[in-house]
Amino acid sequence: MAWDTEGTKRKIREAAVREFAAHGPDGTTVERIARSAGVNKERVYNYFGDKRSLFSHVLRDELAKVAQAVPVESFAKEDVGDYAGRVYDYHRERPELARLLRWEGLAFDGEVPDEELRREYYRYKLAAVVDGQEHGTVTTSIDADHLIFLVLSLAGWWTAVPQVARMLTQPLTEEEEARRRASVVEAARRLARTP
Amino acid sequence: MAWDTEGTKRKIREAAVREFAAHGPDGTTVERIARSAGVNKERVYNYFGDKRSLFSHVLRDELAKVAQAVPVESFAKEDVGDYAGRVYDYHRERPELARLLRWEGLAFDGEVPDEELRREYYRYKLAAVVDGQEHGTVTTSIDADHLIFLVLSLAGWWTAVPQVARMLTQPLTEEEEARRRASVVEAARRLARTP
DNA sequence: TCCTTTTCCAACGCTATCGTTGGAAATGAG
DNA sequence: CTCATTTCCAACGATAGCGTTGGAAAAGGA
Repeated sequence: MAWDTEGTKRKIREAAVREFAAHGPDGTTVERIARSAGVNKERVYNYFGDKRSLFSHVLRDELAKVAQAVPVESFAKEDVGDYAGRVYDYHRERPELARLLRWEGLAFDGEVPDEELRREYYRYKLAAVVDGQEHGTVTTSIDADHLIFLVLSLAGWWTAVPQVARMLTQPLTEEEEARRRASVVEAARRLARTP
Repeated sequence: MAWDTEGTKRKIREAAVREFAAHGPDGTTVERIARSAGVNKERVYNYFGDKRSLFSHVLRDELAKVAQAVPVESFAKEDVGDYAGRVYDYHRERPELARLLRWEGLAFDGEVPDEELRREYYRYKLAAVVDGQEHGTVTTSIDADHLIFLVLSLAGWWTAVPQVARMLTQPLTEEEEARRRASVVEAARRLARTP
């Protein structure tokens, strides 16, 4: 079973995503990541350097995944509500990315790695909104950068403050999930609507 | 200068809010809270018990403050956009509460203290939306609980993922702050609008 | 079989933090 | 002045995590 370098690295990355998403950079221990990956702690340091580097590494991976899984071309063609629904679904299935981003926002604000790469991702989304505005399918009464940002907030807030969602809405059944998704879709449409 | 028990407690609470908001429950040390408050570490344990209790304590205080500072009665009388603007302003001036809530959401989800007290706060907001809906000033195509939740997301997301906001929008000048506020107000109006 | 690479494992030194303790100094009420 | 209370301070033992190290076991290619 040895001799599988890539497999070992992958197991470490997967475990690191789980642990970091669950406990954050401070709350996570390298020991637990290693155990959860079924490898030795020493392997982690050997392949990924220190804890902070590993965090950056897995976050970069997750950003690449979401960019591929929830693509967007132009809101002249796709409905903004549908897009918001897809984003919501993604976060529901893979809540890790959103949690990693929020840990980063709380713990590391102001020192973000891979900044240029990440701006690239956002440029695509921005371009999709601008295209919609130019074709008259998206309102111009909210600036494009803010509009896409706010649409993302509709889909992301639920997991950002789950305790608030729990106290304010229904218990989290399948029905409630469906209601939430419907609200997000409707809300996004309302944000983008043209008169 | 001694003999001022309440003053000492207050200084500890204020320092704790700063430290917890900045570094989270894990990243904060009791030693730093004490130093920042200008008192001895031993005082913290004596007055507030362990670290977790202190965290709950200051969060409860901050919740009470916001409930008083950003009151809401009925969206039959007040415009939802204006309310969202007030919430945005509050978070801009006092970002601590939002950060504490998000630390809590990430680190302590599922074990929230003072749950009943906090539900009470949300019941007021919910009632304000329902009242608006009954008076026809607020749409009924989004359920009241979700509507208020999403309005709060519009105001709160900026500080939840500040690094994303920075990469997606303009540098954070006074002008950009004003633009953001305007977008939040407009977006909230759009969410609540009746046909 | 021999040799190189990967992996495991136990233990290391180091630092940080927790929560506690015992006693001394300062303070203000009576 | 006396005395109870508040505060400071230094140090405590215990634990936990970081990042490293040296060497042994396992695996597979030549």
